[in-house]
Amino acid sequence: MDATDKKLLELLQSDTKKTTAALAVKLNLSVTAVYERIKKLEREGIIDKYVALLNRNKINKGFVVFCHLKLLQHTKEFINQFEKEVIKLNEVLECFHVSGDYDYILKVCVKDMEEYREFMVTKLTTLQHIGSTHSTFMIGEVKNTTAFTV
Amino acid sequence: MDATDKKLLELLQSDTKKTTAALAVKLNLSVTAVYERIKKLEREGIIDKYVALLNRNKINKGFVVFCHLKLLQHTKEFINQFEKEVIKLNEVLECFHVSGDYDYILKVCVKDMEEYREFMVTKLTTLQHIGSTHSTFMIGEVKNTTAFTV
DNA sequence: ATTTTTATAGATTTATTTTCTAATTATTTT
DNA sequence: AAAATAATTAGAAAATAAATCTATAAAAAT
Repeated sequence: MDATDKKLLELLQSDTKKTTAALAVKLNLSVTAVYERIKKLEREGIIDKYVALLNRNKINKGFVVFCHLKLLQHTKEFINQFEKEVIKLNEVLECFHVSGDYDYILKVCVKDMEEYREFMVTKLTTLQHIGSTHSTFMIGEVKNTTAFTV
Repeated sequence: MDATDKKLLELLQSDTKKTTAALAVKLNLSVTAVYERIKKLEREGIIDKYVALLNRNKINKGFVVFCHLKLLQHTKEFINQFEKEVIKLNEVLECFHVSGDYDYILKVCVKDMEEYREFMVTKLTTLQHIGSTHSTFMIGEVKNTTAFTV
């Protein structure tokens, strides 16, 4: 992974619709060289996937909540059961097992508070083994990128 | 936005390298119909961008921290200054202004604890107007997707 | 009912990706 | 250091896909 690969990854992380020819110009390489580098990064698993990112606000998912929660117990069974269930919830885009006062941080995206309430009551709190929850509401987005500086 | 559009968005959110012809088969439509639907979703801003997602662990960014922090004051000047600065930090992939005990939640991605310490000491805590911080460490990834269920 | 707009299909053109061959550069082995 | 091997690069050709065009069908507005 040299400087050219890093630059290439930067470009691909910001826009995958650029043609290989356009990338080649920016990287001062031939089309084939760029093509082979991309294929290598894909083979190595450094590039995981190519996806479309949607505008949250245009699809009624502009209400973002960080939901912190504790399990009742930390047995392997409780953890496995909870994690298996939480994955299925469409409103939960991210769920991380974390250190600290709470066991998990969830990023929940819904339309509004009304829908969040509905989610809490009919989905989240019906999961087994949940102790307490604490909701932190997003009031503004300062930075939100999927692009690492490699 | 009908059921076909929703299905189309699902497909594009999971993989943008599928050809229009392949999408057309899955959606029972002609290539042109799919093509025009995609262009419309782009025009409307529902599709924001097309990006490559990298594997954190393969690029030394596997150490993820949720950093909660408070400002000393909540004047417009302090907020603007802080937000302007935090955006520039490469280790910070996300920064949300939030309700609750803390003002901001940052998602920080680095190589290891050593590098996180370095980030805290030389970057984060040198920002103006920062009161207190609280770090929550990711110990496991249960779910992490960019794809909304439309 | 008629016009207008919108969505779709198939065919054609244009552009891009992928493959192939050869040459160059870098790395390893002797 | 020289030779051998492997990896990277370039340009051309082939294969594939995207974009455009024309025509038709469906839906919405007048």
